[in-house]
Amino acid sequence: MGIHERRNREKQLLRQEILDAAREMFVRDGYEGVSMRKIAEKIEYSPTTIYHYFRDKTDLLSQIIQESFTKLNNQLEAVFGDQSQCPRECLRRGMATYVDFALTHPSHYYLTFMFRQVEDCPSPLDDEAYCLGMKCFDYLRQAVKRAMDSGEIDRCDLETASQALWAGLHGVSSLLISLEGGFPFVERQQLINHTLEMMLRGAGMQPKLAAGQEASRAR
Amino acid sequence: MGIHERRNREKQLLRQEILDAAREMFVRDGYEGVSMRKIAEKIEYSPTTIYHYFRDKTDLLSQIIQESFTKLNNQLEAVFGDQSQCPRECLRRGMATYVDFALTHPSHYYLTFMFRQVEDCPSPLDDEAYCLGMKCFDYLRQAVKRAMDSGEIDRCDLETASQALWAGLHGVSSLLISLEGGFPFVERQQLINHTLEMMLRGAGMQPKLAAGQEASRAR
DNA sequence: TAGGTGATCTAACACCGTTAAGTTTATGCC
DNA sequence: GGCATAAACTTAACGGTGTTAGATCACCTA
Repeated sequence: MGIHERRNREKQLLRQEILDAAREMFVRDGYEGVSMRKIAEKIEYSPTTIYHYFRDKTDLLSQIIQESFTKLNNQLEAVFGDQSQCPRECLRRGMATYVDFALTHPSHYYLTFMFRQVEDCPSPLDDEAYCLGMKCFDYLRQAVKRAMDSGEIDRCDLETASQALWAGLHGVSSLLISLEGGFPFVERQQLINHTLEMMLRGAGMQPKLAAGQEASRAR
Repeated sequence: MGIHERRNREKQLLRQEILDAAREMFVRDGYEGVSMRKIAEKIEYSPTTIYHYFRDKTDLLSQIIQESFTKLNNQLEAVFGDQSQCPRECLRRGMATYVDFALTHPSHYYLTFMFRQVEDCPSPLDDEAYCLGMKCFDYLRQAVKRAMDSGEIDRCDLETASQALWAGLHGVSSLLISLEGGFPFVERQQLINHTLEMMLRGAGMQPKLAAGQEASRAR
């Protein structure tokens, strides 16, 4: 009875082929710049076939977003998971990794984080993608918590502090992605480094100073 | 010879009517959600007529972006221009005004700052819009400069510092706009305040402390 | 080999941005 | 007033879009 299995395998293979084509095209031409017909042409099937594997175009996008989250997740896990560094350095590296991911995969980042969901609620994020996104954020939250616990960062509301840091990361990433070439930015890495350093200092972290040295600072 | 003038006036009126309809619809339904045919239906003209007043759909968008920049410009001018406050407070208020503008007109902000220009370079910003945008940024830059000059902020590269602050402002604004409802953010104003305060502190500004008190801090 | 089943395709629907060509409308001139 | 002219506006079309109902084809089961 291996026939069904082979059929399933083949079906899965075509599904993957569609996904691969769609990913490449979305990344190159943007969501609106890609049509179902063009995807179909690329994989040499009729457009209708795609609809037997994916609900609609947004479903296709949703799967790709999910892949992006998975990739980001893996990178963050590797960096935030390595706690051989002090909490500040760990946090800094994780933040840098986030921005680097965004700028290395600008189209993926755009589709995942900068694509507006208008109207009622046709969010392209299904439950699974949402969970993956939360997992990514949790890496950041845990790193902030460790830094707080070690006294390397001002103790305040963990959630607010983490979200504020994320906002900064997203800001520098998305600005560079959406306005690249349209605004005279300073050298990219300099802007990123400055932004990260500014935020870390603002959160209460002084680089290369003993923790106690600044203990008496205002809130 | 008042006939030509009346004609021009009437033509200008229709142009404005198109612009008003387009603005309202873009803001409500997003750029891709609005068609030239729907705009035409709303103003009770044929779709072709619009093309006698605007080059194409992106031209329509470009005009609306320009309007947004003008509005933002006016608000920033009012706040950054009022130098009765200390430079730190002035900067803080200006930054808060930026975020407030973004969240009060989220669709305008989206169209202006978060709309990706894919492919070669079909940027919807013409020269005029670009100048207005630069003028907005210059308000921030000047405020940062005053804070540096007064010693209320660490002296470092002005351009980098200003762009890093902008990145943060854009980050918290765009995150709240694009993921509103899709992520469990803490209370909005708290997140904004925390982000601004974090950045200002990170830039070297200590609230309610004399300037000299922190002069020996590491860069 | 006949029948059934699932995968795939054809053709269509109702949209889209845009434009060439035609029509209407208002003007200026005799 | 009558008419040429120019501007304003519309019709109709082109080639594209996402999506779907129904026909067709290939293969497996009996």
